[in-house]
Amino acid sequence: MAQNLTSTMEDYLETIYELKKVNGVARVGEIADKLKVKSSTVNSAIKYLTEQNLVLHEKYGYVGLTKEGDKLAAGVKSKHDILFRFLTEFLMINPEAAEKEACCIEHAISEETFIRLTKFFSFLEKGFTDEKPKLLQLFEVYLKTGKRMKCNCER
Amino acid sequence: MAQNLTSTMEDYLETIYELKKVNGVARVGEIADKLKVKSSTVNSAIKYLTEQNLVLHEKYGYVGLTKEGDKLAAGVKSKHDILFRFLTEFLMINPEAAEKEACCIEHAISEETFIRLTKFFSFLEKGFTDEKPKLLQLFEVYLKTGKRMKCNCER
DNA sequence: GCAATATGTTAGACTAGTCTAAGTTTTAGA
DNA sequence: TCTAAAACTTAGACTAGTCTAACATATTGC
Repeated sequence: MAQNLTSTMEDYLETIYELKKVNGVARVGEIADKLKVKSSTVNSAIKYLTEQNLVLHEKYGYVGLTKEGDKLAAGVKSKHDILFRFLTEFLMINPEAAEKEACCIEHAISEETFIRLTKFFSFLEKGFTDEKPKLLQLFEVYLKTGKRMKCNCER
Repeated sequence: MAQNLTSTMEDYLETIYELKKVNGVARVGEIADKLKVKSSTVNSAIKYLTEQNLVLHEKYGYVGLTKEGDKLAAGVKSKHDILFRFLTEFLMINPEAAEKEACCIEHAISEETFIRLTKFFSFLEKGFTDEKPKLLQLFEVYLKTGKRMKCNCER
């Protein structure tokens, strides 16, 4: 049952997932507000996702996720989060811009890239002794001044 | 005249740009083959892009880019290239997968992120003394063995 | 407890991007 | 040189995702 969702549908799942995490429940109007679309649009998405057994919805009631839907949503969210970290911590993009950009890129990266990016962070974090990895400190200087500080790496 | 193109339209511009670079000219059928759509689909895209003054096209003839179209296409191509490098050189994703993925992500990254990524590469390349940056060598070991080699960085 | 308001649903229209099928123009080889 | 094949174009249909407008249900405060 390998779902092949459009990025639009992934966005709906992710939004429901987030609202449930933050508010405990998700409702049509909230989903619409978050995604900046009309409720009627949310309705047709919910209709489709319900048919795909990813979403649960009783008329005029709360919107939920099936086990499968929750799993998919969590996957998209993980991609979002690692991309946000990469953009802010690594490339030092400002958080508001990074947030928007992560929303777009999250649908475009593969499982493989997600895993590598995650591994890169764990590599960086624990492979360096400083609070903030030295590499990032040096890159920050380079971004600001254009000057590359010497870096000697030894095993 | 800040163009606000869909990623689909960016793909058409980029494809024309590439075909011109490789073959000297671009034709409807070649664009269709590259993008895996039918010629009739290419036709309607060309119609739109011509109206936007981004593409030049004489019936039954070659397809070209205006100055503006060329500039936009080159921008998309640059994003593609830096993403491909990041995916292959940095995350060590295999070239075929990286190529496909770069095609998707290229439409989602901002100018700012493109610039930062470019700067990160120039920082990496010249800030380290080895043929291949030591950082990448260490990350490669980490990916294969899960072991982090010691790295002492000094200014 | 019911009227006013907020929330949700349905129907139907529109756009972008795709296709198929039919028609037109160009090219190339006998 | 003219005809068959290849390349291109046009017309029209379809889908996903959006909207507006009208209708239905829930909630809330008097």
